[in-house]
Amino acid sequence: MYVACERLRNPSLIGKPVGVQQKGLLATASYEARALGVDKLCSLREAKQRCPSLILVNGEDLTLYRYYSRRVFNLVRSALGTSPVEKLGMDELFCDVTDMVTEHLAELKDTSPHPRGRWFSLAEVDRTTPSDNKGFWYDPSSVCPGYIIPEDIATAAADNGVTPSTEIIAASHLANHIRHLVLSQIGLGSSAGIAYNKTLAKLVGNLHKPHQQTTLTVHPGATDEYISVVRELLDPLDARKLMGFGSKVLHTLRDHVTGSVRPFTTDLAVEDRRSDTPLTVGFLRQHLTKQLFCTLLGMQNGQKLWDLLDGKDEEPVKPSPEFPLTISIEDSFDERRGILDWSGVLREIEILTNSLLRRLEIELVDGGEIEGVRTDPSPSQPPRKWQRYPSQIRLTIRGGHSREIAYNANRESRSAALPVPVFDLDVPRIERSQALIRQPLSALAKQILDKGVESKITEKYEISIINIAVTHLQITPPEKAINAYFSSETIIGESSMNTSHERSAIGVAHINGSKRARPSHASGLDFGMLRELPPDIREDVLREYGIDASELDLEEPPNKQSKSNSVSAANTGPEDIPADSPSERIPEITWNLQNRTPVSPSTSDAETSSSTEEIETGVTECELCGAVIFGWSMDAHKAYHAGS
DNA sequence: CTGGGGTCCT
DNA sequence: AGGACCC
Repeated sequence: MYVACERLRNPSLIGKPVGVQQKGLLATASYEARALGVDKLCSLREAKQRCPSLILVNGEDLTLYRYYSRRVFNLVRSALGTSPVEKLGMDELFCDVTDMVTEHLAELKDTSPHPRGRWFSLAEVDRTTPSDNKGFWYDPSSVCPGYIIPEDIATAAADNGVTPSTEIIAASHLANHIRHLVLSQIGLGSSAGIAYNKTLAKLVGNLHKPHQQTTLTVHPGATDEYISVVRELLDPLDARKLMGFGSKVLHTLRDHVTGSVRPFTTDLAVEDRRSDTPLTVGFLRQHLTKQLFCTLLGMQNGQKLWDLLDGKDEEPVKPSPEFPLTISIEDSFDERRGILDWSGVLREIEILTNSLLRRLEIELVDGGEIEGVRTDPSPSQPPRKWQRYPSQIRLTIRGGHSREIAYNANRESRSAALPVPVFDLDVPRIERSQALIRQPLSALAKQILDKGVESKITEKYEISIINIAVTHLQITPPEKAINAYFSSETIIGESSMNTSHERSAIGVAHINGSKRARPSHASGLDFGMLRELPPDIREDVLREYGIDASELDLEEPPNKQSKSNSVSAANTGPEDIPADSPSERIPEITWNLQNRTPVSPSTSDAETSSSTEEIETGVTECELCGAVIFGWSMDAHKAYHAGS
């Protein structure tokens, strides 16, 4: 999916071996790359070794993928009406289409044959009148689009005793239509699995991968036939293919099998355990018991996992909410980047916090909408309004880079209430980030680090991951009102963020305490700060004060500041303007929905283009604020961020 | 040179 | 707060 998204942004990547890189890992690879021997999730070094022609795209910023993920989610949800749609990660959806299929089949009885085939209505009302944008035609004689399990059902349905479920056949046509919809409307291909429960649907969907769909046609109502078909399908598979059989469960089972079963049997399958062969579903079902599962894996979980071995899965499709429950952002550090002193820790936390706040504005603030995807509003739109208010903030730090550390071990987290002033969009994002560091993030970091997650090396902390999350997203605003930044109150000095005055504290700190503060306008506006505002916010502010932007000299000062004047150097780039950050150009991609050709500022090759640009112009982007800065002034720019 | 995210359960 | 699972 990542590669597909990158290809929409840069069509020259189509047809080539492309890998998406996240730090030293190849997060995913195009099918062309896989054909050349590149595995997903292999190290970058290995990938380049195996496939020197591999084109790498950096995928550490997930903005583009989130954008398409949400578009697909919204499109499918809107096509399926009231049917539950559940997101799993960025690129998978579960859809419970039971109701739609049932209603469709009920209608068929009063429908006479039609030359165009059969009409499947997606409309909530008036399901019998064909209308091309509320349903689709399909050919009922094709049985099922794509692959079918059991394989011989299409040719031998009459005499092999296996009868395809009519519901499943209809669902298969529906899935095919949805896939066409996603392809034609958004430009993303997809695979699908159609079955009677989530586990089996997911499983068969993975059998035929690029752009195919696979249907398990048997109905659990036909018990004997269902059991035999499902067992034939599942038994040879690695149990890890079943949702819920993760690494811990399999390790527990393997320990038990090798420890207690091996001595008592010469079973070949058991010998296989010793040589690291996957535990198969059939082996577990035949040699272990439900009781044992419950003992080893817990009552509830053991029962559920045991049932999965027979393809039994009652888990409902849980509709994913419009807004996620948590939003987090993280960065990882290798041994070179990850040895930090206290101020280094704070610097990294500030970078992450600023990115997080930017994300919150993109994802939680109501602006214009493009196909249901929230975007930053245009300046002429009404004031931006938060759609969700996170109430907690959590800092997680993983220390150490030593090889022995288990996958997720050595992580510690602390959380605190999220101060209300963070929602004040009139305050520059960087100010709100810094306020969050002062309270409560630096205290949380101290709690974690002082406890010793780090291996202290001469006042340095060894850190491999920092994650900052906001949680408990609520629909109702926090109790305390959010006043405008440009309040007529004048409060000077430190103030707690927990009183009703505190939101002023951020603004006051800026007006009175910032090195950047310039002489104020009679209206109380600070033009130094005004220049740093995103254009849309700036427009709002000016309108609020009845000032015509043309009266103001908001042009950037000459880009030649010394370090001692780093403040102005910080203004050389449009630090808070999302559109200048390559990762946030998404809303600018325009679509020709007729022929699905993305129109975007693409060059012949994304990778060479970006690196070439950097070499030729000497321009880099500030990690913290997105400002585009000449290399020679980056030090001054960073000093600006570092300064309080 | 082993991402950057998420959900649910305990 | 941590740990399992998922992508």
